[in-house]
Amino acid sequence: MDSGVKKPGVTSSQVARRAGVSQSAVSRTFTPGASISPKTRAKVMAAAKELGYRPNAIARSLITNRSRIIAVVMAYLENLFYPDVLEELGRLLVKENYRLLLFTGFMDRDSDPVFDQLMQYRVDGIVLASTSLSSELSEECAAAGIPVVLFNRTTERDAVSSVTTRNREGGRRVAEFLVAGGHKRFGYISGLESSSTNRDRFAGYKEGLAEAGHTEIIYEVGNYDRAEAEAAARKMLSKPDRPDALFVANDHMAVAVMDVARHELGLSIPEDLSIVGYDDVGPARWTSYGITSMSQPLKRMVEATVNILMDQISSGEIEAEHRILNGELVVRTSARLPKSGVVEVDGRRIFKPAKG
Amino acid sequence: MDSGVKKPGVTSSQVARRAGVSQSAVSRTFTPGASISPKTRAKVMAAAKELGYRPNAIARSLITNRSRIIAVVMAYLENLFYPDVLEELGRLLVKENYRLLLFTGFMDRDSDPVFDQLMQYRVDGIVLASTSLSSELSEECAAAGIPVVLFNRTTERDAVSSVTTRNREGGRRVAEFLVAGGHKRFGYISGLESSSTNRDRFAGYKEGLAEAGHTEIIYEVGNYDRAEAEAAARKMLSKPDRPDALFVANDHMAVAVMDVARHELGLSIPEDLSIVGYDDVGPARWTSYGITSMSQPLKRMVEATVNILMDQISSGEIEAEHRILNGELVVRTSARLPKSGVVEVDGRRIFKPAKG
DNA sequence: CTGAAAGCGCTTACAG
DNA sequence: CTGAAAGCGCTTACAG
Repeated sequence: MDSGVKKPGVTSSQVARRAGVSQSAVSRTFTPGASISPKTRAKVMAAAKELGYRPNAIARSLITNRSRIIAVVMAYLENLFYPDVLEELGRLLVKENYRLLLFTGFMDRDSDPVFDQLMQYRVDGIVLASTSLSSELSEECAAAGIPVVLFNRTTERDAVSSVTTRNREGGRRVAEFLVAGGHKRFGYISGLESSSTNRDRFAGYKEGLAEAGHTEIIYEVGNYDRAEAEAAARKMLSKPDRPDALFVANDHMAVAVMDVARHELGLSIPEDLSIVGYDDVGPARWTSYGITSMSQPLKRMVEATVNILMDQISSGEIEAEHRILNGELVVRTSARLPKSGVVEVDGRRIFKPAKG
Repeated sequence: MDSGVKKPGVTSSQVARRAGVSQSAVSRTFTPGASISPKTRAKVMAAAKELGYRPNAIARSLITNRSRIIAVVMAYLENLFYPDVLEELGRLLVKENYRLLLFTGFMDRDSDPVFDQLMQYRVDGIVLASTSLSSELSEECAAAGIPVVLFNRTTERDAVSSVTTRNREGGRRVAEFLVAGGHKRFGYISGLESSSTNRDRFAGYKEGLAEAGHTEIIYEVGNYDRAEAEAAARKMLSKPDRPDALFVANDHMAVAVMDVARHELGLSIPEDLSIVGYDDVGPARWTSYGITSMSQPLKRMVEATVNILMDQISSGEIEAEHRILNGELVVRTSARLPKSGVVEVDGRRIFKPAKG
């Protein structure tokens, strides 16, 4: 093996020479839909194969002004929901012949360096799935004329597209479920208070409880973070007047809360405490947890995201589109069951209260 | 908000005109180390700011023949170990001023389309963290003169660089630990049998057991997959002659095995069955599992990976380098403790047998 | 330190 | 259908 510098790379001109045709002919051979005779194409293909030619996507991008790269901004991947999203995004984008440039592992504070790089690589579109820098970054990108989709979040000004689920209805559904289960004292462990998902989930929960006459909510902040959720759980659940029903703003935190409740505080779930989470992510399904959780239809969310992006890229029209999908309350073992309303659909148990 | 096509983008020539200098001067201003007077630089910077100029990385790549893009191939992200790796890779690569192009969500079979795209984008380096297509893909890339690092795996022919931990010693350590714990019947749930990690872990385990006089190992295949691991556990643990000590080839499977053992089969851990895993990944630390596990030093592994890549890119020398790091057996609650050898280091309990 | 010029590897009117 | 030519937005010898 001779160690080598990065090999020069075969160019279309070299292939052209070998095939005895013009460089344009080579280019056309590799451009779907371009006008080229079968005979010429065959000659080019043969030469290309011999030389191991592959069109240089960088050069192509420069001239077409399309990088065929979608940037995905996802600050942290600890919550398994996001790796799942990433995997599905990878799957769908490759089908559309797009590449995925990932921005992760940075502090959620500094949006400027990220933005700079997005711009430098002239990405064709952006998926923003990072909680806190959404607003600033999305406005900048939108202003630059690049399609942006906020994934699982929205901003106040709805000038930028988003894909979400009905978080408010979800929160309300959780309230109905817990009320139907006969609980008396209600708690909430919040996600990042500035995030739209948390705001909406809490608002719906509050509304739902209020309609049933429950106006007091025992409240702690978990910031969508494991350690903070544990601390919140310790604080809330070690008091004598702890709740008997607890809505945790996502499953990632709910797992931590359950561990604290059971193993540190010796509470039985759901006998002493009912817990409901959000997302229906992997660990929620593990039998150690069996979290009753509002699901978010991940595949359909990713599909909608890619569709919006592709539409905007091909039309050149950047008109904000908001896709709002429905979730379901998947019933498992972490919360007491209500007398009615739990139905079996496709082998899963769902809470569907009779319409009032 | 006027919906617009992707805005044309400001070019260096426009900035030059605005600043009253040559296009070369603009280029030099944005090339670290280029010869440019403070005065000219200031004029350029002012004009650039006014116009919102950012160098076009695509054009730069074309001429420098460096894309500053590292491809990361990671077929699936279900095992949290990999998202953790991804996050750390993102962190370190951005520090080196490299971007991360992610290939994920594809079937592990088809390596050709992936390879094609790697080549088309002229990536400067590749991190291969996908189990099954490692060998073919890595050889092709190496042949093309692109630095490749196999992450957490090796191939027979060691022409391509790799970063691993001492899996064999790890397997042996697990054996020593379980033997020291006084267990009598030993089981193994394997990962992908064709993978180097699995082969080495099993070989070490077998050796370690054999040295203590235990030559029989109850064996099932889990293929590093949750569902398959569950099935393997059901089969192995429902028999009357089930093991009392079980080494599961990674934590991702160990979690599933523990759930089956406890909740389906009613076994107590570690009273009825000791379980040891590998990786020391997130869920291993959750109190519901508390898995005793061989750790892999993720941060140092990623650091080594990036170092190898950067070295090879800057030197132009692609000489295979194999970095092999040490892990530790982190002791938690999923396995019976031996009488001696467990020590406390930095607040963690580690198994360090006295040297024989 | 500076500018004019060549050239990276393509796509795409344009003329035939 | 085909080829010659222009040009995408940069970097980098080269000459001054």
